[in-house]
Amino acid sequence: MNVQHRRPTLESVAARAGVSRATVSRVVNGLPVTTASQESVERAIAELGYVPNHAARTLVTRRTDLIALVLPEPTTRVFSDDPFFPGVIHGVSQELEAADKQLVLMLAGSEASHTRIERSIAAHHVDGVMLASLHGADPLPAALTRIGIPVVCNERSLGPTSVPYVGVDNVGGAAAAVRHLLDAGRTRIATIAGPQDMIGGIDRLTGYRDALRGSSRRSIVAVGDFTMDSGAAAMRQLLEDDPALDAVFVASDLMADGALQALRQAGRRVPDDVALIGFDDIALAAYTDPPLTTVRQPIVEIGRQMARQLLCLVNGAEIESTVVLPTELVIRGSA
Amino acid sequence: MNVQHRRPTLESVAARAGVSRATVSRVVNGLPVTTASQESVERAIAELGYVPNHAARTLVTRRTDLIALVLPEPTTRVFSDDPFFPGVIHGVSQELEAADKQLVLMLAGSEASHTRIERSIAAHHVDGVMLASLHGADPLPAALTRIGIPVVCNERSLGPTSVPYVGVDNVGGAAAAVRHLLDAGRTRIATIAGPQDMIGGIDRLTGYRDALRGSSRRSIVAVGDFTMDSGAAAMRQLLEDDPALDAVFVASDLMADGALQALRQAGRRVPDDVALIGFDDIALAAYTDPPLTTVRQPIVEIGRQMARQLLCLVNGAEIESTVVLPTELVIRGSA
DNA sequence: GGATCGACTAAGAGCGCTCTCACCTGGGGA
DNA sequence: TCCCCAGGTGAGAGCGCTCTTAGTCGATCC
Repeated sequence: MNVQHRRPTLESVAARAGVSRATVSRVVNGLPVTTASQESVERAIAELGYVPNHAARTLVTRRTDLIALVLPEPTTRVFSDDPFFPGVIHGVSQELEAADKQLVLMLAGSEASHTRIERSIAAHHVDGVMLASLHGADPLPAALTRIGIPVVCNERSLGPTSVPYVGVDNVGGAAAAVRHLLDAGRTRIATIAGPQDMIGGIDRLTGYRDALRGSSRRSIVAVGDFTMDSGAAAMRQLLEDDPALDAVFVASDLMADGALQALRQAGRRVPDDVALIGFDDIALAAYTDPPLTTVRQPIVEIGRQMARQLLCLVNGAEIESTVVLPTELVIRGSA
Repeated sequence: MNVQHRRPTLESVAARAGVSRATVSRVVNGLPVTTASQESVERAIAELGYVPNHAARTLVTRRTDLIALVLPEPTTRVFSDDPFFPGVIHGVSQELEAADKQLVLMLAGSEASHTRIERSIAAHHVDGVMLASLHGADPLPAALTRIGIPVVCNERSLGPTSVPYVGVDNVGGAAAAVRHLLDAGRTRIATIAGPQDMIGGIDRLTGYRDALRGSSRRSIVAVGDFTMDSGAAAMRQLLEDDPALDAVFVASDLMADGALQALRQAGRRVPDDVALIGFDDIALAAYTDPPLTTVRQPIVEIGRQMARQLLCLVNGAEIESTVVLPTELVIRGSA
């Protein structure tokens, strides 16, 4: 297919430089050689435009310098509006670039792609795997660990196997948000929770309940799936359940934006009638009307940390298998 | 590093099945063998859990089954809010999955990463490359073509080298939007153009001018960079330049959303005082207040088409080197 | 019944690299 | 002067696969 089918090889560089293959290999890999060899090899490399063949190197070293990021969500959802995944990709990409690794993106929506991913990884195709946003007790981390490949997740696994992970303080963040509402004198504080088969959904609800437990307030809960539409629907449900509510903690900014619209349609003013706090601090949060008070989680940093942890594992280093990043309440106009 | 350092090879499968390596290879690659061989090989493969080594295969076939998607934007912008890139990735990923190829994502912000990408591609690391969202006369497509690797861009190149591309009807879409404003009786129609070193920015401005040329209206132009903030700033500028304007065509939805906010702050009602039309039809467009009338471009389809074209090239097939996808005016509340 | 044909299979030569190990050569100590 | 010790080098053996070239065997044809 390629026009230039035959690229120069180590052999041809060696011939041109008048040294052996091994010496060229040493130069390429930065091992010590005499200055004379060094120079003639470098000249030959430049003249021939030599670039090492990656497959040949991989075959013997068993390193591919490829790192996979697996997003096991239905792809439509991964890439609709939610800037979570782009953010993670961004962070991951920064770290991998620094380590001179390539990023292989695997979107695993269907069963078939699950199988495909397992096969591809078993074929020694990548050196390590990051798994983001697992649902329920996904069998993938266990399967990959069994194959013997380094794995790092975002958030702890819901399954029986424990896998190193990078998480955020969901419970603490949610609790801080609810305390903020309590401190402001709100009395009927509802929540729109995230999906209960994901750590983010579960833990933020836990944080909400924890914070409420100390007070005399009862909990009012609706559940969404992190999308804007589900947030609007959940908000309408809450208004029906308890028309007198005066605050809502929403487990994601996208859902909070949906809730904001539902509140507006219902004629409630934010924050006067109902205070609203989101979670994530996506870019959109600063541009809603009113701007959204929210719990910031360091999305890009999650990606960076995952990559960093994984690179350690790939290099055979030990890591503390749990990293939990802090969350922070960002106060804007909505509460 | 790996726990299971030695995975079964073709050799061991052959030994177990009592046939030669070549026969196993045939079974693995779906070539005809006798039923007896077929069965014993398949049993051996299952028992050993054999998976072909990718590097070894690549070394001889010179195919990696890896396709790169290069996004040569500063990464911060690529992955801030703009759902264009996630959409393209989504489309690309669908097609590649169907063709059993893996996607390598390369974010090329800096000069250094440009070099890194060229090297990696020269090392026969990937079978083909998709380039999205090039700025100005980027040297990358020419460089890759010189290496002899199949390349497909989104939108035509601004440089001297012509590369196969998948574009959209920017001119037609923009013109349709402006005609819609003219038909509604708007008289002072401004535009917020995109960056003038990108096809999307250039062609949408051309479409605006084309549509206006027929009428007696003069053009009123501000330029943004496709971000929300730049849209707001450009809108303020326009209001200063011509306080009497009654319509704006904005070259991206994100900028249009920014413009919407600037108009609100300036006390103009949309669409009563000022009609507004965006471009892209991102998910957000349906949720602004009022919902945004916009020109839809099929973002996911761009990704799919790029992938499909590239796969043809990789397989040595000829393609028509230009695909232009239609755009469509979506009328909502803002105009 | 022997030659011919077709359909499979076995063996072997690489693909381009790394890595081990033996070898060389020059410098310093005895 | 001789020997020993390094650091540096070269030859060769793979890594696991594909693909070409022979070769085998059973079935068909005259």
